[in-house]
Amino acid sequence: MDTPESKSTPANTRKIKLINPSSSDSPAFQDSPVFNYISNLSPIQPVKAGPVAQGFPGLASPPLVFTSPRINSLTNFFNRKLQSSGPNLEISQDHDSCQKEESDQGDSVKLVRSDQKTCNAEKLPLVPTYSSSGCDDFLADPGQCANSSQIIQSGDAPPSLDGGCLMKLDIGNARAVGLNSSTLQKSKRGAQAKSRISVRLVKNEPRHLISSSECSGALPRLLTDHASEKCQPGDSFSEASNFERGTLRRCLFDESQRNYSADESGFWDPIANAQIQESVNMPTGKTGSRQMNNLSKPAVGSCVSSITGNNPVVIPKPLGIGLHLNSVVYPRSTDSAIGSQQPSVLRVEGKKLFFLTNNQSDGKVDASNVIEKVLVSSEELDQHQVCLVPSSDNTIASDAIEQFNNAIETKLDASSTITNEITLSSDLAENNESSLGSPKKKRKKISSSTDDDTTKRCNCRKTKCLKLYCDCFAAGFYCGESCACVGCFNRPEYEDTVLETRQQIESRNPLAFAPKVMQTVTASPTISKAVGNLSTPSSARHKRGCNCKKSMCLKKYCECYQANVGCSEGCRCEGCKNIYGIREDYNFAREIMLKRASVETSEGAISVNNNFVSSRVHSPPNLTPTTPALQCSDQKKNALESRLPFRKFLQSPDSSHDMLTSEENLASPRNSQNHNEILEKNKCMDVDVHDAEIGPENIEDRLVPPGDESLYAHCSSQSSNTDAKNSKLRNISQLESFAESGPVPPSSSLRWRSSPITPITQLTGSELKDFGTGSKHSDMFEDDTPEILKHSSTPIKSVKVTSPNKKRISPPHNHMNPSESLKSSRKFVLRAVPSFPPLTPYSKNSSVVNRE
DNA sequence: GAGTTTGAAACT
DNA sequence: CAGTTTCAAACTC
Repeated sequence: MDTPESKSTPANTRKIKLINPSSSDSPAFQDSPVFNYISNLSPIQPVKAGPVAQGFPGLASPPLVFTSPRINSLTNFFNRKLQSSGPNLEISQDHDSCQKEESDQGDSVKLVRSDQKTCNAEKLPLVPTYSSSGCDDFLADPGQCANSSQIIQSGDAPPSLDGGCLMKLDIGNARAVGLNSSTLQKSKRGAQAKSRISVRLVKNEPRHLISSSECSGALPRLLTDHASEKCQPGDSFSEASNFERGTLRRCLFDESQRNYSADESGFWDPIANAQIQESVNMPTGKTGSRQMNNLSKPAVGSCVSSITGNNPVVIPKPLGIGLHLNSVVYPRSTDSAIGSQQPSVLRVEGKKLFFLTNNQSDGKVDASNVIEKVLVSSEELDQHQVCLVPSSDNTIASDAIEQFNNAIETKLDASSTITNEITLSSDLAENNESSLGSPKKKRKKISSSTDDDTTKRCNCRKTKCLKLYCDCFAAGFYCGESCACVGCFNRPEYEDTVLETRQQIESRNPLAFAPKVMQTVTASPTISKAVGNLSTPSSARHKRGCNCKKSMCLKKYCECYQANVGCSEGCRCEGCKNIYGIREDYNFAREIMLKRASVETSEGAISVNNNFVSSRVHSPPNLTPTTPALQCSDQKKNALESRLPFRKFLQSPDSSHDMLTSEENLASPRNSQNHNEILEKNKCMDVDVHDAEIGPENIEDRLVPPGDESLYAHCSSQSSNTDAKNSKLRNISQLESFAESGPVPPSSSLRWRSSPITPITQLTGSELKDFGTGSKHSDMFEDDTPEILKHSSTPIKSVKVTSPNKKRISPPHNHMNPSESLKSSRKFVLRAVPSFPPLTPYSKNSSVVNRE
């Protein structure tokens, strides 16, 4: 799609150029022989025609006549302009350079468009190929792309700036084409990493496309807007380009990226970002760590800004994409405000914390950011600093990181306190314990005295750390010194092997490296922090579900439990007692609840609830004020007793919410419709059930649903409230709305939007129906993997529904297809899923993308 | 620290 | 797709 447009655009611009001159003057006048004569005599007149020429009357005339589409001539022309340029021309050099290409083609307006196109082109190119399509958009000739980069470099802008532009261009090209790795390269590794990055970007791009597609018509606008915004004189071109390039991210990550992209000087350092991304995306943790070390100031600065910003301490709420169980990611909060300011993502792997400017987390963890685990020890924080702070390069970064860590620590401390009060989720408690010396961590500590290692510690003996058995490998990290593995190949030296193996695994299961747990929780950063420990993603669900038989999902054998998430329908566990949410048959639970309700609940109460429900149901999903915050889930611990089958039901909806992007919810009316339908269908039942079920003791658990801060507050208030009933009713109503509506987009959903990374499950009408019919389905939505699957013609949900118990997820082959992504905004979200680490990280993966 | 248990991952 | 084996973490002692 983009390619055609991009190509067409240039042509259009050309036409315009030709036309404009004539247009400027009345045809009659132009036609007049006198005019021609005059024009021949004085070059000035031609200038009139072209807006560009206007700036340079002297130069204008010839160009107008002979304007060649080619950029080079134009470029030169512009260069001259720049030199002679008046105040108007004094746009940031970067900007100029950026515009040059555009301007060459024609009007300033067109320039904006061209930017957009470039953005698109870049994105499109993502698709893989080195195709010059991206260049085409900007440049008449593919070769010119290189020129453009060069031109930019030649620009007066400081090296950083130039680099930024170049980097952008190069990166864009590299990403799209895989070209100019040298540019990006600082070292071979850097080059490889970059190439990988480019690949990843390509993978991600589909997301953008999708997202854009969501906007459908809006997409161009988005791009345009962004371009226009970034291309503003004040902005560096690089930003614009980056922004565009990152549009996907943008869509996904929102504006946050801007900040990220821009370095202190205001220029975006693509390399830094790339590195960051790499670190995030890189399946190989070590490389990532290394890259992290290499993070350039810009990236750091961005991080810092995000950190130190108005919401300095605020930890980005986990957007959603799950990481490996062992790794924790804190994506930036979805909140627009937060998100905008904190596009960066905190990623915690093992004990290390990574602060990523790029939303995309490593290939393993899609940037989208899923919190699989929350590591919360001061030690870890310290370690994080170590990891984050790359060494010497960035004092700023280090400072920022330190601040960030401190903030986190503070929050963590607070959270820990809260936790104690509330009863920390087992996870957090465990984590803390582990850090403190829980047996489990003791072991790890033993293995690795220092937490410094970003990577998890493994103890593999036979797998050479090249299988998913290896946590390090599964998490996309290289094994570290702390690892006690034998014959380990999961090391930078064997990067090729690692990549190949990874690819193989991905070929079998594209989601193999995807976060195992999708977090739907959107707890506000502050809340999440405070509650952080507590906030286990109640809404989160394990993508595959567990298969526990003996542990009753009460031990870490259970991945769900380990991830602090409740068991969902996808789980095949037996005797599930998962404190975070029991897996039960929705219908079964429902029946029970109904029975109970009939007996216990008074009609009046029910009617009240119904009112609630109806109101909620009818209210647009977006409007649903309170989605239970994940944090509330933490309270679950307190209410462990209460855990009811119910929870599952309730939670699933939450998760579904989380999965859904607010945009989708908002954007797609069908969601609301479906939601309404579902609600209507289920309303009575659900309401009754909820009412009946909601026992004072259970309320808290039910409240768990991932929600916004407000929700969280709400939950807390509720918990605190002696008037359990009222709170219960509210909660219930909310829950009902969630459960019934399923996809009801809580505020959290909005947050999710902000972070494109978070995979959003698209709910089709059928899906919604299913969801409404069965709570189990709701769980389905929650799953991380589903998103990708959703992309596929047959949504994962369906698969799960049909065979939820499947251990192995058959990856949707289609998820990568960009065209599909465009179909619906939700698809956009889904696309984000594909971005999961496993898919993108490796260049080879690009082929996978192409396959689709 | 060694041994056992457990369930995911891998294999057939 | 289901069943089995392999594996390494989690757990117990």
